[in-house]
Amino acid sequence: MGDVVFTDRELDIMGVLWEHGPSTVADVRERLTDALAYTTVLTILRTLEEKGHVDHEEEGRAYRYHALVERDEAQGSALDHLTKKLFAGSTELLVSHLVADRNLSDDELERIRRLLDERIGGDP
Amino acid sequence: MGDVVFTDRELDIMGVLWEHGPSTVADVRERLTDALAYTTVLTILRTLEEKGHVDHEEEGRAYRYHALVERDEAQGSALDHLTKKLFAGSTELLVSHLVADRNLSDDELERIRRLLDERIGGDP
DNA sequence: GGGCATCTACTATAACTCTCGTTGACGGGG
DNA sequence: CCCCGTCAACGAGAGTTATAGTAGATGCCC
Repeated sequence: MGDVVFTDRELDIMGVLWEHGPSTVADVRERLTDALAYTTVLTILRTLEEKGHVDHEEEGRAYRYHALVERDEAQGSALDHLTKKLFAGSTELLVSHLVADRNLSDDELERIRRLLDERIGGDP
Repeated sequence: MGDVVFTDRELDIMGVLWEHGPSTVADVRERLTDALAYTTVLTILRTLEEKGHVDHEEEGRAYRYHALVERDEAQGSALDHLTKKLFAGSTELLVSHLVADRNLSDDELERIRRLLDERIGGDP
């Protein structure tokens, strides 16, 4: 549990798969904000596949890749890692940093507080 | 602003400097949980120095290294990066994930809510 | 003062990341 | 039927990370 690790580039590509669903190499390439060569995208997808994070099916001559790891899992894993490495394992410290040092809008703060309220009231 | 990037190993070592203050190589090495060779620790410290994240003064025959980057800055930078790469730039989504998917104790949730209350009441 | 311990500097190497070119297959258009 | 565009496979090279050995300086103990 908890070590689904992606490099930055891999995250760019996983991002496309998460957002747009199963995609061919060309699909992914078009969606990326950075202009990468076709073969670069393909290579990264193959690496991801080797690591077991995506899979593919053939579709005509092309491959259609899909994520095997949910975005949610990646988020949790990354937060875990960050919390351990930089916040002494304390989620509270992390959130504290967020609300203190970041200029969140009042709206955002309000919405976050509402989330908390629901959670606290929710399941005792 | 916002790209103070550390590798995992570098973070281990910065962690020691942040927690215990200026330290010699041997100091750092002793504090690390993973057993690394003396020269390994030294090499990483030199890398960090090259990147401008630490500095040193001579102390007798040894060097005493100290952080040039505050933990706070590293935290902010890492959170920035994570938010952009995995949470569509939304701090709210990040916090939402934290309070939803993580089993925080009621106490923790309460304390976090109190933080929010202070913040919201604080500077309109 | 000779040797041991400790310290930094230098070098090395394996693994991984990132990027892309080349190659060979293959199918569709003219 | 032949060429062109598209596709995956393979290879490769530059850069980074992680780890550590060796070498050479230096100070301390006896």
